[in-house]
Amino acid sequence: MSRNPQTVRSERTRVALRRAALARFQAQGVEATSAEQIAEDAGVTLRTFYRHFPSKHDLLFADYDSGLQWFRGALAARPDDEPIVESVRAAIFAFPYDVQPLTQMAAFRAAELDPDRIVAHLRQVESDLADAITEHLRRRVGSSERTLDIVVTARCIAAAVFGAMEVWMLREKRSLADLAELSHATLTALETGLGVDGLFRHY
Amino acid sequence: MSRNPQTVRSERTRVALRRAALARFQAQGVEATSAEQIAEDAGVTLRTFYRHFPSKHDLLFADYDSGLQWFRGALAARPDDEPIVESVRAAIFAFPYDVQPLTQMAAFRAAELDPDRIVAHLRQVESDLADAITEHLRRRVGSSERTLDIVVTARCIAAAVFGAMEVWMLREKRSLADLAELSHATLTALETGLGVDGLFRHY
DNA sequence: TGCTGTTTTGTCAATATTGACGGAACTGTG
DNA sequence: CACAGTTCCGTCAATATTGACAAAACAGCA
Repeated sequence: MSRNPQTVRSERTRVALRRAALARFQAQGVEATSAEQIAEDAGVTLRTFYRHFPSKHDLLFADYDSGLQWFRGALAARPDDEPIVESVRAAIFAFPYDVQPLTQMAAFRAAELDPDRIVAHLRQVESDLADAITEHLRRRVGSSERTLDIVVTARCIAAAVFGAMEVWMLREKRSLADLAELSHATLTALETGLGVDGLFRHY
Repeated sequence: MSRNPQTVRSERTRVALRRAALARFQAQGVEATSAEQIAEDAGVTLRTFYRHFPSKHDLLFADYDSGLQWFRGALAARPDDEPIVESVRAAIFAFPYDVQPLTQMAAFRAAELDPDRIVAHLRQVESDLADAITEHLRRRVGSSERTLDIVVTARCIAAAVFGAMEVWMLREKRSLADLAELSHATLTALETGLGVDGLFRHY
């Protein structure tokens, strides 16, 4: 009885599927590629395809998830006594935007994708980010449960980061440096305190 | 040329579909009901069904959307010089939980539904809420665009409300009054100022 | 009423997804 | 190697969704 058996084979087909899919996507576009083609290219059945990925489009977003993994690690590496906002900021600035396939795959095929799908996925990533922060805080304070203040704090931080992303997405010229800058600004607004001389002063 | 023609017929089938669906769902459960059955009961084709609702499950969540409509109206009715957090709080407390089919339909069939589906929808509602608040603020300040501080402010408020909901959902005993109380608390935390003597003091 | 442009449906045919069941491959052991 | 337990995969058969195209219903107008 081993806790993680046969993950070898499974992982192999997962990789095969991903590779096959990206090749097709690149060559003939996402919508023009059928799930069946991907499965065949990878040498498995259609059903097996769906055993590894919840949907055809999830293959596109798989890269985002690896980014999230990276983020969790980055957070964990920060000192425990550092203010949480500072930890998040540091992680965001250290993010390997150019290495992570995140930017590439997602961006260059984005135009072809249904905007709703993209937005929905961004929501999911934001949610996962909030979750990662929540867990990080929970671990740091040694609490066994997700308390109200931890949850809300984490969500606000995620909201700040993705609020920056929303504004960034609406711009014509978008550089990754700008995105980091915007995040920096919104996180600072949080630190400064929304109610005192921060954002809420205006509303 | 009228801006909203023939919406009469369309609305009629939409209602028929909704009615048929809810009846089936109630009687035999959501998963055991096929989209085709609903369409037939409503006297239309399967294709027409999907012209009115993006998916079978959206029929369950349609009620949530009407709740959002209500919220928008409630926000608009608040005085323009009232602090935004206060406006939101007031709207939340005034929400007709018992009247809106929100609570009923969603809650009692929730157990049968895929949790992921529910979570995804809650994310969507949170996003829509943030959007509603953003638009409200934008109108109030007369800005033509969604500025960084408006967007982030709105998102944080939504985050506070849904953070409260997350914690509420994890409890065994859940009363609507408790939910309102939790929201009240998290909104106050925002007002107090995260960075000064609010949540961030602890992290 | 008859004409015309628009909106809503029906029809047909691909795909996309998912549940159920049985066989194959893999791991740890004796 | 044979055996037992587990995990992964193939097969089959429903559904769920979506795109393309044409007919039907409806609104405004001569």
